[in-house]
Amino acid sequence: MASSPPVITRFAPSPTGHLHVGGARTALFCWAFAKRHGGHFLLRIEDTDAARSSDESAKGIMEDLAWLGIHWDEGPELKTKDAVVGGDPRKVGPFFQARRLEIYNAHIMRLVEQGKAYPAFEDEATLAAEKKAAEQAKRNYRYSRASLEKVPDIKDRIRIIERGEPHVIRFFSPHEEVAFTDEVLGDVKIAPGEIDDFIIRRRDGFPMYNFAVVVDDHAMGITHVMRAQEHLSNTPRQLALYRAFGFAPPSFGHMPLIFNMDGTKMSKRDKAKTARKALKDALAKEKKQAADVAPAMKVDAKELADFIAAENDSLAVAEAIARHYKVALPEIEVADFRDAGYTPQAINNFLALLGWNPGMKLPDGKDLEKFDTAFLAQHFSIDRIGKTNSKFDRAKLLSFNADALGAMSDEQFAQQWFAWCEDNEPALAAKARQWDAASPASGQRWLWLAKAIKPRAKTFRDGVKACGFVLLDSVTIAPEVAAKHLDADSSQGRGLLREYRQRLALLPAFEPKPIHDVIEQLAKDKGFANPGPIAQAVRVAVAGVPVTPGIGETLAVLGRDEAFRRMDAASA
RNA sequence: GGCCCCUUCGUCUAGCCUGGUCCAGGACACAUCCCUUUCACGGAUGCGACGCGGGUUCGAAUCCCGCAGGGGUCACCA
Repeated sequence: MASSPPVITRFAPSPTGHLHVGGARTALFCWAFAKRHGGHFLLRIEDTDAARSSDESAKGIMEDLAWLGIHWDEGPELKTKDAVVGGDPRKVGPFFQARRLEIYNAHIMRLVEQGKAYPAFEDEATLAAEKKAAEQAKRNYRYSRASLEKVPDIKDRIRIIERGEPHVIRFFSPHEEVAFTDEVLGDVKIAPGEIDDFIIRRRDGFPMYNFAVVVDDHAMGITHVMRAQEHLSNTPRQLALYRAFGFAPPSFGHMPLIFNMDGTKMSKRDKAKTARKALKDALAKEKKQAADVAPAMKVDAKELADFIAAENDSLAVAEAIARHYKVALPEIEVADFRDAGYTPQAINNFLALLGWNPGMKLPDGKDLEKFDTAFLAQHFSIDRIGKTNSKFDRAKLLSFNADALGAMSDEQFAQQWFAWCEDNEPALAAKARQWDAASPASGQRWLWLAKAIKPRAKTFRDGVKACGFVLLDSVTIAPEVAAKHLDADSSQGRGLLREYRQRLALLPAFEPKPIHDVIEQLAKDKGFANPGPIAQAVRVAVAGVPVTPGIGETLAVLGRDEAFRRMDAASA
């Protein structure tokens, strides 16, 4: 181990949006591999497409990674609550590609001087026409090298570049066979001539992906490149570049892709699709036009009409529709899952299992599939990455999340749930504050509530749904519900409710256990087999619905005054 | 279409390299039952897969070949 070179892995997202779950998995594996080998995990921002990149996205991605606990040893710095992530201990930065232009240009000139790259002058329209012609003739398109022949002399080429005549730089592909052993897929071979003279620097002076990656991976000493399989076909091009530079290439590993359950690509557009369908259905049902509902949604009518016509996939519009019609948009990005009340632990665990498996058994013979990032840092291995694409099964993630919540202590859950509520359910957080201004997340009543909710919640948001009775200003009881649980003629319903309330009034401490004991005792005194009839009447009285956590917790959380107020109102 | 990659329950997968212990194991989902004051939690049971066809072998999910199917990629995006 000591003799082998240090492992440096990297995650190199392009900052064009939030961190996608697929990206998160890539980052997690790169991180785990580096940790497993005592190396460094580096973060590089690939923002060479100025039109699509944004600093906000870069920041968002960094925050998402940090939230997941995937901390980079090298890369842009990000201040989190408890630490600063990133840094440049080996002085290989900057880590934003847009700030590395001089480096790329120097490398470009090096290739040009050696005749391994050359300027080309065709405009995009010309190229597009050539491509179209090739397609129609059922030929594979290859760049003609017309510009290469036009300026055969290297010195002339350099002169042209230095003069700043409009041009792109193309790589002079040697048309050799490229073969490599992919750490995941095994041997991959590409025939000579498959790689044509691809563009390595654009007209605007920015490098193209394949070129910048090679220059940076080499400059930053990356030893292992792990990325999604969609990059597999880029690898031969990059290898050709390594060869042209005389750089030793890193080893490559390409991971299988993640799809939706229906086999489609997981993309942000899924949100627009879902929203569009919901809107169309609603409009059809209400017999309305887009223009009728646009004002209520605070959306421009024209934009909304376009959205319906699928002429745009505006996220803002999709979110407005979701708010208006209370439909849930599918979670695609890490931030979506965070907001929906998932924990980083569950996400990491689930994502790791999508394509990787520790291959270990529990003592009872079952597969080991619950683990944390510390486990990954210790046991992750590239050779246990699968080769097959997988589908993102939300139901299983949900189950993992439920387990992650369940594995927390009541106090932990109370604390984290409160923190989540502060960002996502202010009304409930406010309630906790009202109960205990000094320590809302660990106040007695919040703790009671949290304990009651924990087994009933698969996500933090679920938990909020399960305690609707807490936020109620006044209880409304649907007639059918009242008929079933309160008006029951069999000397039950309201009569039992009143009796129970009377006994409760005698209680010195209004807490879950004694409240529970009283209902048990009353049931016994009544000769009931179980407290069901009483409990249901109480539930309906205080919550309006026959479903709540245990009666003891429910009433205790409400507090004596509020509980009695509601019971009295219902039994009148 | 060219090139490249992949193929075990509905889904994630173990097993495959080092053929027999696999009439294929686990998890999620689903179903039934138990527990139970409702809803959950929990427990038990069940349902359910080696893509197809050849070959090698005493024996193949495991090795070889072919086919079929799926995916990725073919940008002055990354």
